[in-house]
Amino acid sequence: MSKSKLTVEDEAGALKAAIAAENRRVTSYDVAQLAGVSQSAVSRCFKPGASVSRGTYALVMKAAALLDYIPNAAARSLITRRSHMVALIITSQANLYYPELLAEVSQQMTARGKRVLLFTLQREADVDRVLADIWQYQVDGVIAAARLSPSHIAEFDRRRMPVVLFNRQLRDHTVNTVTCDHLESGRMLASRLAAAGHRQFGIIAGNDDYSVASERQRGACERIAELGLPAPVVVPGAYDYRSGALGLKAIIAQLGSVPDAIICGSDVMAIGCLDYARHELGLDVPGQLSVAGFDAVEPSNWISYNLTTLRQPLPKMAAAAAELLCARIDQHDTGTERRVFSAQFIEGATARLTPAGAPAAIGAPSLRLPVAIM
Amino acid sequence: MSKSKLTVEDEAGALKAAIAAENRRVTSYDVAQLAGVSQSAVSRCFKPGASVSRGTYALVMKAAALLDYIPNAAARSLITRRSHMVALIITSQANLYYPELLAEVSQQMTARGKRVLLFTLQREADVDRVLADIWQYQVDGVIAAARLSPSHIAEFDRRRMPVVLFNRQLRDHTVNTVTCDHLESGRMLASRLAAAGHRQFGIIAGNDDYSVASERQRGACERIAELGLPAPVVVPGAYDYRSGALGLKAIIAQLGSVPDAIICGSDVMAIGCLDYARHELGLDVPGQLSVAGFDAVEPSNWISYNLTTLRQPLPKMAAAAAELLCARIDQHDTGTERRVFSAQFIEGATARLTPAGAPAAIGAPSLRLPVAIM
DNA sequence: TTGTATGCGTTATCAC
DNA sequence: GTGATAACGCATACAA
Repeated sequence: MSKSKLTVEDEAGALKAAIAAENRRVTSYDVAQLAGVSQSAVSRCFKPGASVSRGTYALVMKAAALLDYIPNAAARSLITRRSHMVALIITSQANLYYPELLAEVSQQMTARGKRVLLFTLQREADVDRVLADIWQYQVDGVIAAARLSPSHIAEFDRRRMPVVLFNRQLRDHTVNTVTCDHLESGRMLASRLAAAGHRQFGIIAGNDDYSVASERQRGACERIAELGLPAPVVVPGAYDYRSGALGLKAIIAQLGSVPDAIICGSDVMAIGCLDYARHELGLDVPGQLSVAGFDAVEPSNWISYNLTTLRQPLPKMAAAAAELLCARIDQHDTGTERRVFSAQFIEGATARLTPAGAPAAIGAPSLRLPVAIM
Repeated sequence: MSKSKLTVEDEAGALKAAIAAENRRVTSYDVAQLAGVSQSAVSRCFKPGASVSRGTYALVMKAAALLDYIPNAAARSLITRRSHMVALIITSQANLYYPELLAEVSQQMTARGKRVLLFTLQREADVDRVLADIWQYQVDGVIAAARLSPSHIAEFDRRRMPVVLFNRQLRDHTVNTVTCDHLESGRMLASRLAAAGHRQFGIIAGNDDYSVASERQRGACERIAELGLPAPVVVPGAYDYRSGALGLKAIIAQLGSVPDAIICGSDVMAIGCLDYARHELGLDVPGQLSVAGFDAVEPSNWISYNLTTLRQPLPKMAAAAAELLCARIDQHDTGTERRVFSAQFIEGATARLTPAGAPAAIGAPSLRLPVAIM
């Protein structure tokens, strides 16, 4: 080691100390100085596909490593007008019942080089407050799993902010949407149950906050009417466990008897309904009552429940949302598109069913499992 | 309406058109021009507590509204060196099992004027990849619900990045942490079960990814040893439903008989264990076997389970994490602190228990519920 | 390939 | 209270 010649490591140490003394961050200028090149050369080294010689690249990267230099995304976004951040608006409730959605979206965005800025809503009405924040933060786009009003959509348009609605519809507006066909799901479930001989339905719907459950209810009611079956008893719910129990109680009170089948707007309500039927009312499910839900949440698959339900292809839907959004952001694709997925029927064991495709058995005596094997 | 005099609205329209034509954003200069003041005046109007006269304030705000002006957070953070963003690192699995955590943290941070930039990990090892992103994005601080190595912590220190560990410990390092006393929880559970006469324990632990479950296991084992009871059979698990069933099977195989009680590292495993015990093995729980978990997740409270478990005060813990982090960010509080919360015992109905505080009944015949009422 | 000069949109400093 | 001017840290057009 010669004393007269400073190594680059020594220089780096001195520079770092100076920077720390000035209480500022390491910038591309510092790296440039240490590497003996210009600031723009440093900038180019951190831009994939820029034209830099191997020599300078090596020099710059060594200097950057010695200084712990990381480019500042805020400064970069100021000039490139891309923050590589995407806002995700989701209700606390939705995250509670579909926690996998968040992870899926996050993974999908990460895979596309974007980060997720999270906005959770206690109530759907809080959306106004978060929008102001979103504009400030210069996100490149928004995935909204919350109800947006037409005026919100207009504001997105006005600010040229790409947006994808997730499981929310907005009639008469051209917005990118990713949904599951909830109307079809409701119809499918009603069809399968009717085919197995169920005649009198009860429906535990949702409240107005969440259009998904009302779509499902509408589909089921439509199909039931088409089949000429008695009008179902419909009661509202709040998507939670308790609503399932209260809903069943209300339906029985209103009907004066136990219906053949209960269709619940969500699995958690179905599970609440199921537990109440079995453990409080002592009903044999599916012997005396069929119960079905939607979503195939994790507990629906547990041995105690083994719920008859329909699964939304959430991973596919999250991927589609990410894809649509990134197409608008990166390729400036201005066309709007609606991607509609179909739910998958999960037979489970809480509803009496005839095999799919079997001749309809409306009015025929339904299959009863022998009590012995229950 | 006079033709000769342009209203401010007309001017605003023309200005907006010009801006759109140049394909640039509305800036504080545009607002200044429209309001007839300087750009600095506009800036001050958007800074709470700055000295601006009522007149200019009104002028500026009107112009800003007409132009849909919103300050650019990226530019602001460049000079203030505050992004008002906080990174939250969480494993997909943790979000799956404790979805409320995310909403709590998000709400707490929002209440403190900060946004959450989300980083989900498929595996704990992915933490290296996200850290590089975090440095780029100039977040003000980090809440990490993932395992950080000592070298990670060193890097946080080096970059002077405030960090709070959530439910993770790091021995011999001075970091802000918020945890639940999992060791104590494990001890408490073992004590209560032992007091009710359970002698032979099985433990379904976790894998090394998640220190929480091993702490719980250690606490339980410690206490069991202290009480002079037979050594428990410990098998690993992966925190999921299936692990509960497989764990019970393995424990019975290893022991050659059914133990008195199973302690599971998480509720989901406890539920898996419970379902397997009741529905596959036909065991009477808690008559023949007691099962207990940790966390008091939502399904643990459902009628079908009514699990004996311990609840972490997640809302309090999230608030504490937010508070600690914001203290370091906003008040430059450099002291490190460990906030340790106690879990709350939930009696449930899957374990035979004597009332808390009753004399220990080790070795005494345990209470058995008559089979008739099961 | 490399360096120079400029601008992104804001806040901060300082005269006035 | 108000306005000029200088940063903040980077990317990019352009000249070399």
